Amino acid sequence: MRIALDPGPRESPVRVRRLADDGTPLAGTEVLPGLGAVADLEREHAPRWVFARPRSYRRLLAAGVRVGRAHDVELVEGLLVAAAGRSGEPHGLAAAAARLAGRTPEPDPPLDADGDEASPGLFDTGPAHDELADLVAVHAAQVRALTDPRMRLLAAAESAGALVAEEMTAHGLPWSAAAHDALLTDLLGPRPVLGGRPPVLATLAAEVDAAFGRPVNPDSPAELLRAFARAGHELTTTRAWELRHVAHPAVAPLLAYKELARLHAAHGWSWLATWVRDGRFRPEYVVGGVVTGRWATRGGGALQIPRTLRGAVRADPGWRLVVADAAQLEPRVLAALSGDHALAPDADDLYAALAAREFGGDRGQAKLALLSAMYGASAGQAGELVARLRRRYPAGMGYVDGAARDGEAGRLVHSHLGRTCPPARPGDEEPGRARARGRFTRNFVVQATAAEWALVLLAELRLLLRGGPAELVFFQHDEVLLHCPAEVAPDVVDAVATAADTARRRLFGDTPVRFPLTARVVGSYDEPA
DNA sequence: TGGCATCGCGCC
DNA sequence: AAAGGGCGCGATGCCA
Repeated sequence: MRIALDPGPRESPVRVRRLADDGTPLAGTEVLPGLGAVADLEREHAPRWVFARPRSYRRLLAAGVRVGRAHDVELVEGLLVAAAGRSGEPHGLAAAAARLAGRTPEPDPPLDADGDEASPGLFDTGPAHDELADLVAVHAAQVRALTDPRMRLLAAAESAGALVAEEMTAHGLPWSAAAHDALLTDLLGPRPVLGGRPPVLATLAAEVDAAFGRPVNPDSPAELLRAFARAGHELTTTRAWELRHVAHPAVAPLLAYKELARLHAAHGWSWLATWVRDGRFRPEYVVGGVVTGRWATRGGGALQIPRTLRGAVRADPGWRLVVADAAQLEPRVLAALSGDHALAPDADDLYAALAAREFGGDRGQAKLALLSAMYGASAGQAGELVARLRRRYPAGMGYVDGAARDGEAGRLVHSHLGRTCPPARPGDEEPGRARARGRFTRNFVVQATAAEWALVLLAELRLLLRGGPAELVFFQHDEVLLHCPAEVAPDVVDAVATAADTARRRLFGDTPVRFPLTARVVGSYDEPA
């Protein structure tokens, strides 16, 4: 059974409608006496809940109500719109309902800071819109459209992702403000009382000034270029990798400044004050926020936490973190996708195994070669390495080369489960733009399939851990963090391995390609195994 | 003052 | 001239 649920605005009654699996209503609208009734329905029927959008689950979670399965109409509409070659067009519930009724969809309403639709009904003079009716109708149309089993799996995984994301935000990532502050103080000096530069940054900036013999704002690329030009160094950018090769006394303090200034600006004390409350960092995840199906986040830069700050991620007393990450996920995905199984030898370190075979044991070369093949590098050393791979692994390389050709020709490409890339835009046939689109579609097929492997893994893991004390607390493309009482950590490690294998099987059936997930049980994120 | 593009760099 | 994919975010610099 399925149950469509409209949580409505805060404090309003929750309305539901029971549906058959094909979306046909089984009964009329029910107004539930409270959220406890949702929990009763979950216990009694374990339905697939039909939500309008990821945000719908938040009110249930706030009341302590968890559900097992969902169908997220907005996320599924995004998949279907993209599959129709209309990626990026409106795919909210209102837009989907309009499309279904043969009307032109309006742009999706902007969301306010809480993720609610901003000013709902502000311009609506008629009676309150019946969102539940739209939900039921659009869901039924989506079920009819989801004829392909892979797309059905993708729709379920994407929807499960929305549940995971809300639960992660509700739990939060355990974060020690004291450890974070200590790290900052260690690297930057004491926190400046009135804002401004911390002592270490002020010192480095002064050294840069002294080296140039005049004040230069180290945060201004334009000023730096002028200052270096005056000193006889004509640079085109002030990127760290370029500065490193410049022989000038300002370079050393400037590089040190850049690194620490970034830490201060992006993840310094003001970040700490804004994003960490009660020992938890609560980023807002945006499921499907990236065209490839990767998640994005809104605020807090959760997917860019610098490695230097990982020591601030600490389990509660008596609890542990289980850190699980997939080793070399994308090349393995390419091997499974293309059927070129020689690309993924049965080894924990794929790069090392390939290096031994093809690159005289040079692991760095093997890694660069594979990444370059998936990103579309063609120049210099990377190009030569890719050429070597192309001769030895024609099927695997042919797969990404084919995706690149499709993209260059303006065609659509798809992930393994059927996520579709955005269409070419006017002007993409111009040679430079066409090659850029080729690099994008080349990477899309791999990155998007890797993202759905990770999504299925998350969904499986969530179901395996359901009802237990372990919580999923962080997810970053190919890495998952769980927070659990120390005594259940071994069970969580087992669940992670099981979920990874299930994800492999559900995507690729009996492929011999392995997707090893290394899990370590630690007190803090920066601890080695 | 606020919007916007660009740069640069953090993560994968 | 050649050019490696996807993001979020903050600072700068320009504009209205």
